[in-house]
Amino acid sequence: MDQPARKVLIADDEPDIREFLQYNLSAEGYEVFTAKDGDETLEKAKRIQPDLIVLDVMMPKKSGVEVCQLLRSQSAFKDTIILMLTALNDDGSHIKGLETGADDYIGKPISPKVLVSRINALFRRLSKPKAGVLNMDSISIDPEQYIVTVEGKEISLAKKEFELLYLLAHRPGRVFLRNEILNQVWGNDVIVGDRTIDVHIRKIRQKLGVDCITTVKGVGYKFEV
Amino acid sequence: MDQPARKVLIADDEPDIREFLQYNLSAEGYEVFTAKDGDETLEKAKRIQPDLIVLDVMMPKKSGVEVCQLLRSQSAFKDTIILMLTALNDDGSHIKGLETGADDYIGKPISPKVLVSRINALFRRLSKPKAGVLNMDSISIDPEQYIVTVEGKEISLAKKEFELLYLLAHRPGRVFLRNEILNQVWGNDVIVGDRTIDVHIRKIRQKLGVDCITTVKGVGYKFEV
DNA sequence: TTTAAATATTAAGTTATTATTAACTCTGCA
DNA sequence: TGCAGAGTTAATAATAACTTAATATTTAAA
Repeated sequence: MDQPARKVLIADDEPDIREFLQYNLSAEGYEVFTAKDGDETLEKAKRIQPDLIVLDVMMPKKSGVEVCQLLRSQSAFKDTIILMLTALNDDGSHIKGLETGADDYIGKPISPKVLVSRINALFRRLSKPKAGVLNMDSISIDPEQYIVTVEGKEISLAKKEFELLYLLAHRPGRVFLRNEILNQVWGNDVIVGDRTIDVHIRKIRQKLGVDCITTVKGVGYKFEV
Repeated sequence: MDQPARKVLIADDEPDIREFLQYNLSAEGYEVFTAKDGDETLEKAKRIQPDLIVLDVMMPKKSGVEVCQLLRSQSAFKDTIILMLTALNDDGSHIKGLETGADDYIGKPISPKVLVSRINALFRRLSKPKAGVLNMDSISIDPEQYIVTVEGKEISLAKKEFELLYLLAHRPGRVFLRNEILNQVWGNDVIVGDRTIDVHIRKIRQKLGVDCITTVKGVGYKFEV
């Protein structure tokens, strides 16, 4: 289940802090980049498209608040997570930071463990699930390799079976109408009998051995963990 | 288009703090509810289905951490925003709180302005407007998933039952004539006996366990919360 | 209060939809 | 060529959803 590592850009003018944060975040498995002033931050943010930016408020060239505002005004950074970091721990700047569009605001000094834990929490809630490997309790689905793993056991599905399962599983809980399934898996123009879907569903259920596909009679099917 | 106010549940055992937070959050336009211990929090959370819970860690009955864990283990609270509030401002509990599934963690004392501003930030990023989902007090109806949730419990309705409920519920208070219901749910041309509607209404009432459909004799039915 | 109409309730009957199974076609490959 | 697996179809079984009908209860008007 190897996702590409999440990219974090650290923007701070103090080399010590950059190094310190870089060390701790790398150890957590993030891919870390650094910038030492506002302009460099903007430039690198554009190039790297980080998932999260740790932004010091007090920086040369452009302040963290300015950088934050500029980033938020561009649609490409609409979903980039921004964590403000600052020695200015008074309420005024705290509020201003958050209102500029930052997602979190932490005063220095802060323990690396707390920082990492806050970053993890931010990712847990904010990051969009990337297309790719789906990971549910006990089931994972890898579209690259056409491999499904149930409780550690690898199970091989045929192409159509896999596509059908992936369609359902990429939005757990959502009911897919038979028509939707036909369009997505078979294509708009292909005409197949109605029972074809059922047969595939059955094979999937049989092979997985776990009951994760629910029939919604008269409507369609949905995937549930 | 007026969204219903966002619901915030404040859980703290100190009356002063409850009142203080209630005042400040109400002033911001939130609809505020309070609970004074862990059990009450769970009970009210189920009933009210708040968008955000401010959770004190140190509470009688059940601690904030316990409550957070219990809530997160239920799918109905998967998207509820949880903000932990505590006097325990050491790093250990900070980390533990976040790892339990809280979305933010703030140490007391904290200025009301900062709290409000953090809550606004959380809403800005975390609240996802779901298309089509109807959310009433304690009842939510999700046409995408064909799922009805009553006080946290998922209830499965059959197709016609769901469509009928959705029809009534999407305009709470409005009376639907039997004819309208037949046309909308069954279609203009279908002919079914008059009692068919009654039977479906009954099943819905039975399954939901809550009396939210009112009979208007000689006219039709309406949905009320 | 009585009465008639409307709705609620229940269980049984009917239909529609899905599950299952097996046979058949097609394709690629040894 | 013939095998093996994928994909489809078709026939039958099973099941859940829906409808009906019979009876009971409620409601509002007389």
